[in-house]
Amino acid sequence: MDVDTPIINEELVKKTKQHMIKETEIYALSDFFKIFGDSTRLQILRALENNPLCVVDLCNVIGVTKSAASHQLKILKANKLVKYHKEGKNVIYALDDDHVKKIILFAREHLEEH
Amino acid sequence: MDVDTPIINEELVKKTKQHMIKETEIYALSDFFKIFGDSTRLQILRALENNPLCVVDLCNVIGVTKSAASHQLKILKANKLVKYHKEGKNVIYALDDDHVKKIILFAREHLEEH
DNA sequence: TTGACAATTGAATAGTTGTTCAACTATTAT
DNA sequence: ATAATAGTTGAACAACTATTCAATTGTCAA
Repeated sequence: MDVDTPIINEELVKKTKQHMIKETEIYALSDFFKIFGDSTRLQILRALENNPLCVVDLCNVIGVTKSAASHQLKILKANKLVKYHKEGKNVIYALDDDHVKKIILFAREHLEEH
Repeated sequence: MDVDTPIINEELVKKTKQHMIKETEIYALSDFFKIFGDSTRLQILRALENNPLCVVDLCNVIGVTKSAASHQLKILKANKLVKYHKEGKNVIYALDDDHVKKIILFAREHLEEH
């Protein structure tokens, strides 16, 4: 990461730097987007937009193995995007946050606009 | 991708499947989010929120080499998130779309709400 | 036209990540 | 207790991706 670049517009660089956000927040933000950057996770979230579902039903809806789903659910859980509760043998997953719906909708609208 | 799972709630699975979006759109969506899922690209976009910048100044603002920046700018360009024009030796990059600002703001707000 | 600087590019490398596989835990019903 | 089913987990593997490095292109000034 050696910055091999002399500055061209000194003042503009200085001014822009002041508007930048902290590195830690940038990493938090990119980690957040990474979660949505996987089609399996996205499908899980989309499926749960309608109803809570147990793992096997979720697998049938989106067409992946239990193991694959479980691994991704763990990530979604860790990032507080889904919550869950047990019902006998089943674990029922649901969206943890309505914000998620909005984010996906927002991105879809952007893509529609070409 | 063998789905090793008998269905538990037949009707719920059926109903949920009807609400799912096409696979092609899911891939387009996850690809879109992937772009934001990298801290370098995110910093580039953040920097350009304020002013258009040439590559070397951009590098100084975010602290990366010209080569690294150029590679990522290519991706942002290909996805129509930045536009550019030449000024002599310099190439000036700018945001292509105000939507981008909103998406980042949206995610930041979500993260703030922890 | 030569030298200096801005920017891009392709190949190589290192790191990350998602799926698969097999083994394991937990719960229910017999 | 045992069998069957739901779900989780860790290791291994393959695929992907971001940065680095070196070489190259393009533009301007001397």
